[in-house]
Amino acid sequence: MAQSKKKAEKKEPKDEILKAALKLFTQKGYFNTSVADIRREADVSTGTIYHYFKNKEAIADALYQDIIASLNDSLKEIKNRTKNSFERLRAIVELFFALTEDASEVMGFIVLAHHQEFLPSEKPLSMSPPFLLLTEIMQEGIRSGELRRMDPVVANACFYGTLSRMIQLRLEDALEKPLDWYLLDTWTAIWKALSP
Amino acid sequence: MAQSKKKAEKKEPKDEILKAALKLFTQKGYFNTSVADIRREADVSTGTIYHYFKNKEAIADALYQDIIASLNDSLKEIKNRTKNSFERLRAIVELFFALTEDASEVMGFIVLAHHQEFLPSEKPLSMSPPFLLLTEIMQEGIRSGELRRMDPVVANACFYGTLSRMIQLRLEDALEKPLDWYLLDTWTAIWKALSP
DNA sequence: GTCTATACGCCGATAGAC
DNA sequence: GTCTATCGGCGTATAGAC
Repeated sequence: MAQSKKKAEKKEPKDEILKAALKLFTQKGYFNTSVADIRREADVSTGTIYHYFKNKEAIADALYQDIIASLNDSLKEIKNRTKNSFERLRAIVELFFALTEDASEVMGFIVLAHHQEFLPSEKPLSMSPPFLLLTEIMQEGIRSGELRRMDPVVANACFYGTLSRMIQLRLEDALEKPLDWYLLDTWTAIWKALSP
Repeated sequence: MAQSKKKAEKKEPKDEILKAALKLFTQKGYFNTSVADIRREADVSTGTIYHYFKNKEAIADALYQDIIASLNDSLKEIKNRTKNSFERLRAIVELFFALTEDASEVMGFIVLAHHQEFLPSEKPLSMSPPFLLLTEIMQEGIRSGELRRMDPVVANACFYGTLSRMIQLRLEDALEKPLDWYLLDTWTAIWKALSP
């Protein structure tokens, strides 16, 4: 969409690098991945990597910002599309489960990685825009009475904790079935915890 | 208890090393901690470290095994002391919250770290004895009808996901109050999700 | 058992040709 | 913009005296 140029046929090295890095960071972790690994996986040279990125950390940072921004867009879209907490939270569970199946590397990078260990200047994930938006959604639900009166932090932990734990188990290959097989049970548990 | 010897006055270097490593691993992460850092924090020499441990990974492994074993003992004690799922699960929440406040480094190492990244031969945490015991406790509860009929994996994710998320927020210093301030709300949410 | 000194490989990053 | 060649440094681990 944004690479336009003329014929938009050529693979952008920058994207190849990001794709390779995401795959390796999620599979082996940031510190177990060398720049040489990325170089090999992306099929570019060391020089090309350092032409597009200042250093290894900058690659991880670009990935992180991209994913956070895209997640934020999706949550905003959900918020506009739906009209109450039940629909919103349910749609978020569905989104996260679908992303885990269809873009497991993206979810692994967001849900499993400890960004603060390799992006020291980054705020915790719980302070990022999409997670603040989630908090906002839940607070609205509590105010309107659609959700139980409870501490918003606990509501958040209950929702995102359950959700991310299921995702983690799936990514660790500890589930017998794909995630959508557990969707109903997961949603029921979350909703019983949060509804009045 | 176990160092006896004669007067049990001397600090064991091995314990000092483990203590220092635990602190640093939790604070900065395994990969951001060098053996020189551990050496400095424990106030011993490089030679002493390699006298007691084969390599850096072995230090992390010793910590992991110790903590897993101790956690397993605590869960077994809880299982013996209590007589139903309500009491058991509630006691586990209290245990984890108390440990987070009183031994934050231990909990940080268990809840936050990705052991598979630096202990490649280790099974996932969800396959370790204490977590299998937790699964067993929940399955018993489901069989006896004390917990809702639901997929045990989801029950587990709901319980441990919520719990560990609260702990994570506390360790990230994202909570305004200590954990026991949230105990009632947390437990209520978990129990509503799991009870019939 | 504990220490100091040091070997050495790996990896992030740069230089500079094309 | 992309490449190859290479450097400097850090960090793990060892050697060997005491």
